[in-house]
Amino acid sequence: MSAGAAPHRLRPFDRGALDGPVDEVARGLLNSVVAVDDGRWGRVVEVEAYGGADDPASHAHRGATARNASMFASAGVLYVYRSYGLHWCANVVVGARDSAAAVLLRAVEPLEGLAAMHAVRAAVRRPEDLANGPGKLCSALGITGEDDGVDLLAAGSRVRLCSDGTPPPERPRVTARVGITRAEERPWRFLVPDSRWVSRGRPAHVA
DNA sequence: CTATAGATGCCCT
DNA sequence: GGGCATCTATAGC
Repeated sequence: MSAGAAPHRLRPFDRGALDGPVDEVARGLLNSVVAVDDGRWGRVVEVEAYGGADDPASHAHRGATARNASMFASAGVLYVYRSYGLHWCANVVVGARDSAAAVLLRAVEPLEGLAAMHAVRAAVRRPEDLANGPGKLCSALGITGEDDGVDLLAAGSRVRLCSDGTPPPERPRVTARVGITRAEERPWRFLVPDSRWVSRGRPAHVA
């Protein structure tokens, strides 16, 4: 397939569906499609909601910094940050400008460009392990800090948020968020039920 | 299969 | 200096 043009089966994600309470928007992002301009796409099967100042687990909880600046942009912007000094993680900014809410993309089911994904993740054998975690997702799709701040709904963007017509699941699986130590009680992780492309979730050492 | 250590950059106290 | 919205290799069962 040719690089550059959006595949005609995909249409831009509805910008209006990015407005509203961040947990509800997050549910609606399940089964959407993330498409990179070089032919790599994947279906979103796992997300987490992060609020703004009101969410102690959010990067925006203590206000704007150089790292989280794009969280304060308008809905549809991509927020990419470096995690643990090593990995990139990608979020869709949602809600009103300056509300600083975002939805972390935690796992995708690879749909196109599998060869390129395997090439960049050479140690991976099973395709299920290509993008079943937020850092792996960015690695597989080639999303980096260079993509921070782009408009995911603009036709010319290198990374785009699309729909192929698949609706979100009516009853997503809901759990607590992974890898946080504050506001752990919020049930803000959402998964496509029975998908085998999701992350392994919370580490086993919960104590 | 589970458990653990270590890599590493940026923001906070 | 400590704490992370993580992942991988390695060791053990």
